[in-house]
Amino acid sequence: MCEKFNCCTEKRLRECFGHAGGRLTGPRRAMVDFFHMEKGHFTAEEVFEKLSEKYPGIGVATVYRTLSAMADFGILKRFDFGKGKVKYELSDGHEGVRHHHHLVCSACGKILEYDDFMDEEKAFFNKIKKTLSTRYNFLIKGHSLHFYGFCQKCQKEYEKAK
Amino acid sequence: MCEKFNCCTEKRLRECFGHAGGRLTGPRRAMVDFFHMEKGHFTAEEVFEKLSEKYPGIGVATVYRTLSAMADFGILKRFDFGKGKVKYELSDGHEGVRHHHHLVCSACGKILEYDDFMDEEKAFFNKIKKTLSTRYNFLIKGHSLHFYGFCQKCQKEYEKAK
DNA sequence: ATACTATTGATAATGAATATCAATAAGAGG
DNA sequence: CCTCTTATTGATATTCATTATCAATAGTAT
Repeated sequence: MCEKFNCCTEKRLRECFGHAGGRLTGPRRAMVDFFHMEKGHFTAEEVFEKLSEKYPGIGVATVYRTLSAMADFGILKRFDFGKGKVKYELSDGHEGVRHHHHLVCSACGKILEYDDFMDEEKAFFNKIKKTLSTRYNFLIKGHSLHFYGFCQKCQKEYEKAK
Repeated sequence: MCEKFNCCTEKRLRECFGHAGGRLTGPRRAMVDFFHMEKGHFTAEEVFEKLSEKYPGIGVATVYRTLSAMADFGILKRFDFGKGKVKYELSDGHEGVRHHHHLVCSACGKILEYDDFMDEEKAFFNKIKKTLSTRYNFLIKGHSLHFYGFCQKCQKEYEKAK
């Protein structure tokens, strides 16, 4: 249960789901657990399939709904790499999750994480954010950065195709 | 016609569409023209609607196909801001198009462009790219950066909702 | 334990994007 | 300029991720 990780206390979860009488149900606890156990990024479909083993009978609709709620509240981060399916992952600040960015393979869809330059990136983005906020009158809540190209496996095929 | 802009010569277009007997057709010319006249980012649906006025009878399928081809070849840039619809815009290097990034409003979907820090950003990204390429054995072809949050109009409603 | 009602899960519906295919038109060769 | 080959078009059907519907179920306040 999430209480084991002191990043998501029951209190925090009730806050997430509980605006105006929300309930901390079995499926919701299972979803939270899932993302704390399995590290990485998953599509709704993947969550549904993997979770079905541990929590048989859960419905797709519930998975989609809960993912949305968790992402809206900030427990999950939503990614869209342009492959038609949205991916979710535990957001920064959770136990064992460091701020990171992604390398996305345009051929096979594989996603690598990196956090090599996070200090520099943070400094860089913070500076930019501050200026853009005032200059464009835009309240910045976050950013999304990823590099796309070809992973090791797909590079040869790309060279051939070209 | 695109010949007017010396960024997209007929030769270049034939190269784009013409791998192995490709043809430079009316609809394709119309699509290229469209993106050179109308600056900005458009969904396939928007291109279809706006283009239908100037080029009646064009089909949705053709629009989708041509957008894909142009993006694959590099004339267009593909964006996915996670609103379920893909957007396209003329890529850098075309007449009047400077490298830029985007501010995306999570509420109304409005997109602002900025190119305030491009020199710094370029330097920063080039440095990162170089290191990541070798360290992760990843052939980097490009990057995507955008900031999301709330535009001026939507900020008040956001404050209320919170 | 009881009652109230938010949530669930099965299923239908939506909507963007893709596949199908007969009709059309680009462009090579005569 | 005309003919022929075939890539492309556009109408339409189809796919597939995500959302809406709604009766049944299960939190939780009393």
